[in-house]
Amino acid sequence: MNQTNHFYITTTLPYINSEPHVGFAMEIVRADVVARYKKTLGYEVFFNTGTDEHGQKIFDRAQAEGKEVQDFCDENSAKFRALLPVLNITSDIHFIRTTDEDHIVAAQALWNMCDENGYIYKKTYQTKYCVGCELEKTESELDENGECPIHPGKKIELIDEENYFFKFSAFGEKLLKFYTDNPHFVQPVGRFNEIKSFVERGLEDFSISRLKEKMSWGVPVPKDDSQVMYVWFDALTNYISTLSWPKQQDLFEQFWVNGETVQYCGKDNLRQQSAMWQAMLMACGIPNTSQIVINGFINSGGQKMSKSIGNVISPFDVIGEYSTDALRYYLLREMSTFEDGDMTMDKFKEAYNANLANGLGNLTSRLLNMSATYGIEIDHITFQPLQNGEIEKAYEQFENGKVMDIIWGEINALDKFIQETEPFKTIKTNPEKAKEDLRYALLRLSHIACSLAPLLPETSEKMIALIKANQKPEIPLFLRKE
RNA sequence: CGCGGGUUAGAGGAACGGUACCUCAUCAGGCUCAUAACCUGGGGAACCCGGUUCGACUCCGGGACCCGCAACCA
Repeated sequence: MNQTNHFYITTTLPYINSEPHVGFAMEIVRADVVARYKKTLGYEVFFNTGTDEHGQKIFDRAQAEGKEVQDFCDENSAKFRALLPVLNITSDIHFIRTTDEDHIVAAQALWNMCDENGYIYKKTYQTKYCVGCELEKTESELDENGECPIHPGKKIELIDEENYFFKFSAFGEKLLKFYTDNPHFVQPVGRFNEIKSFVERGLEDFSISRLKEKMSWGVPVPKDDSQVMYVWFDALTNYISTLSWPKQQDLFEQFWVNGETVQYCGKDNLRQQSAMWQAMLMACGIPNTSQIVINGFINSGGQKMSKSIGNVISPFDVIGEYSTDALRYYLLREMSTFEDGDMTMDKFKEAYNANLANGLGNLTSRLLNMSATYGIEIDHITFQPLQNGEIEKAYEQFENGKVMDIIWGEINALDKFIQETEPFKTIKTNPEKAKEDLRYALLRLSHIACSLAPLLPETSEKMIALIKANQKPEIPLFLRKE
């Protein structure tokens, strides 16, 4: 299938300006499933995540809290890092911070390469400045009249500023050709069409630096003390600096150049990942990413999660009330793979009770209870996952939800099998038949347990241990919540 | 005419040019191994108007409504 057995996968790096979001939890859990699955196929896997820590917002927040910026970053980065074990993310994940010394060196190296190849230049342009807020505004922060929504009626001033720009406009044709040559580059196809039409409409060069006097907390621009990097060359470079590029070449060669590379991100990152970053790589002659997977957003009660509405769901809270695997289950199966999903605690409870407590948990209890009581032998169990080509296909397309649908189909089928063969009855009339049926049912349960390993690792382990010990769970796997 | 997505039982989601599927809820029956769980069966649905077609929820055109994006929102 693949010439190499090296597989690289990364999430985007969340900006540590706010608390860890359940949307990021979804992104990293889904990437984790892919990483774990690829490992079971025998791939050497490099899994990356981390935190994006530069920029004016961080600097301002640190000042407001009366902290040294670096201390502020250390604290907040740690909050994101703390999420990883809580979500049971595979422990050999690499965690990069954009304030790491090696990363800063890498960002500057990438900048220099683009510069040497003639894709960086300096120009004066006009920024929009609201006198009322005493802040620069982006286009999207202004209302339909081009005015600041907080200070309507006040004119927006245009201020000249000289910054460095990246010649994005030089890459339109190259990107379009790349998209044509790689028809599965962006998943899902709807997002791929979106980015194609964006590039077709024509690209504008984007600014990649800021005056240091206005934004001090950033990576210094090489050979120019008056400027620091704006987000792009800083944050996006992490995808290769995490491989010790350019300091050491071995990991980079194995995984980025000769391996298969996948970047997971939310739909807000479509342009950055699939166009801007790809153009930057092209500008340096570095191979492009193999595939970009775009997740939808998680709304709550039909609205975007926001502090002002008060519908924000914290991944830490959900796990505290339920469990890691309960949250993983919901993010993987109940959230649409590529479209926006909706999450409320009511929906969560409903899905939990129906599929984890009643479905998987109850099946495990009823079957192992009989098995333990009647003393069924388990020598025939080899602990293999379900043999189903559909599962493989779904994984290849990053459709974790479909994988789970297939597994849950098997759970239903097994409940039905028990109902129809009634071993709890035949044990009295035809014990051999009952035992044979139970042996078969246990084998099927073991397939379910093994297939769950990349998705719900803890549950999978528990189930396997229980089957091996031929023991009923003392505490239900997923206690029903009222 | 900036770009894109959506509208399917009470709720949330699928699929498909030919009997519309699943989950939750609901009603009836069964079972008693299991966490009041599990199994069987029932009722209940395509935003509107045109077109193509033997046949349209599906394809095409128009309209209505909702939702994103518009260059660091996760």
